[in-house]
Amino acid sequence: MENRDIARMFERVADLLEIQGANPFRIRAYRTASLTIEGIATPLASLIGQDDGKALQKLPGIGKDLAGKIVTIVRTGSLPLLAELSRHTPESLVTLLQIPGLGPKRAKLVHEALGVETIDQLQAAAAAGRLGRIRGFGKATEQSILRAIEQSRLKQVRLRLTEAEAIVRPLVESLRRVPGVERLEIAGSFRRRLETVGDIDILVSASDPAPVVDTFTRHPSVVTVQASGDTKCSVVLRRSLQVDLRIVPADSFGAALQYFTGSQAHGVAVRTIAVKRGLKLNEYGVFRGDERIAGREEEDVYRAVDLPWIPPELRENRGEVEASAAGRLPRLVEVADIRGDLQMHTTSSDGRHTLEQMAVTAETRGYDYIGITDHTQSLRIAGGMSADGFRRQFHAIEALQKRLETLTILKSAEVDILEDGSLDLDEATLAELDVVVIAVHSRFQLPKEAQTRRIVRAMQHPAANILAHPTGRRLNRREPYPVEMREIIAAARDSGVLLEMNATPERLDLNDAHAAMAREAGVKLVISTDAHRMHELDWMRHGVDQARRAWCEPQHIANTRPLAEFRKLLRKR
DNA sequence: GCCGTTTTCGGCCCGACTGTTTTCAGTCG
Repeated sequence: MENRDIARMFERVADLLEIQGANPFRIRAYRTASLTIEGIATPLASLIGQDDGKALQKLPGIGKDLAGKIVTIVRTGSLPLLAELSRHTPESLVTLLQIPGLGPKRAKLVHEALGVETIDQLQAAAAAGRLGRIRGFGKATEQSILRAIEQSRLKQVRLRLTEAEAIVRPLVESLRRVPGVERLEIAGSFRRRLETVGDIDILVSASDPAPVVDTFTRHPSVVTVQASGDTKCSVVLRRSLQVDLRIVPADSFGAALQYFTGSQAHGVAVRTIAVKRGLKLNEYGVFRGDERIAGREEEDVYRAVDLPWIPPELRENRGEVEASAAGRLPRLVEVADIRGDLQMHTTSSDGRHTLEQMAVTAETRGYDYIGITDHTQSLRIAGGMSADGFRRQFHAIEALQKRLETLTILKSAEVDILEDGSLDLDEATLAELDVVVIAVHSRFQLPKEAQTRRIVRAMQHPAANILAHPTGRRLNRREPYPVEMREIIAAARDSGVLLEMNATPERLDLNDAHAAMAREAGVKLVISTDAHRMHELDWMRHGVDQARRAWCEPQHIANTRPLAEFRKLLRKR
């Protein structure tokens, strides 16, 4: 039973309670607890000792009752309350809540009035005109629910950050050019640099809102307009990406930015502090009575509640508010701290650009060192090289090195981890490499124990230096292979192998939670782009984003070190 | 259901838009 499973059960309880019209604060308690649990890297099961979950009560939003329920879930795998609730409300009703515009009250209403339990039944009822006859519903509501159902059937999963960025860019550029637009920021999970985003929140301050709304709702990239008011509009772009626009006065821009950047849990935590200080915090500012005491800049808003400004990447209510209050926020790693890139490919295997092209691009970026990590022979589909191929590459590197001014090229390879955990390169060639990167590229479906054993064994090879993309996931394409991350991290700590944070936008592997676990265990991380083209060296910032979400400082990231120090972080062999 | 340098009871973050209604409930973020 993983934390995510427990969090989902609480979320389900909250949904069912909401449909049943329970006390809203009780519902919120379950939702808050669910968010808390989701954000904790340590498995809750490991926090339960002999004390029946007393340790759990130290977590924010977890009291005696919920601690007890967590213990029950961990011990039995189920929650009696859930079964009890679903006796009164079919669990399938919860799926209706996924339809935008249909909340718990209406879900309950359509169930009671028409016996509707599923989205299919809801669609049929709406199409037949039965929905509009329910008291409180009307033709317009019926039509909008019908549209929402059709939309939701098209809707994919959350888009990767870079996909959403590309889709929304033309719209954002048009908005910036509207006369009277003073400031514009994308807030929400985009600003917090989550790996995927559900929608985009654009915040604008403008002397005259009307032309901003006009440009927004009439932009050629807009597929449908969902809502359009004086200060708030909502549209849908391709791939069902919803974009919300808020227009606020310049005096409120900072407060609005704080408000709409979220996360919700972070916002609640900060507003609760404001309330305790006798202040009110909303998207228009910080107020003492009717007097606005802050609002123009985000820094002012935090200062008004006695907190140093908190970087957006930390705003998940995972302890950042407490850290800020105590003056102990981390100095997060930045792209400018990165001195080298330890994974990239060339035309020698599956890269699209030559060794020289990659090296020159890296030198232009100001890096001190790079590792060239072409694939080894078992990865035929990626043009993996034999030992002879690597020898030829070594000569090419030595020749090129003489012509470079500041960049050092490290001889490296992305050595395939074979099914039994051995490495796909002979010992002599391994010994000639400056850095040995190891990675799994096959047999993803091995059982968790076998997969973990395989990787740990490879890490124990004395030549291994860096474990690349440790879970093998590709966002929205391939689930991570089953692997016990705690054992991988323990093996890294024991062996001195560095763990990679792969910065490829569809990988981001390790993710933020795993990276935080590694950091807490004292394991050093490496952020690498895994570039296959020159411009993909720019992906470094996506890896840095995730490292920042994991509270990483430069000291936690090995490739922030100058080359000599970086070499010292590599294990002796 | 959680929480506590005003409290172990009585609070709990806040506002915009839509549709249906006639003063507001529902939903969303």
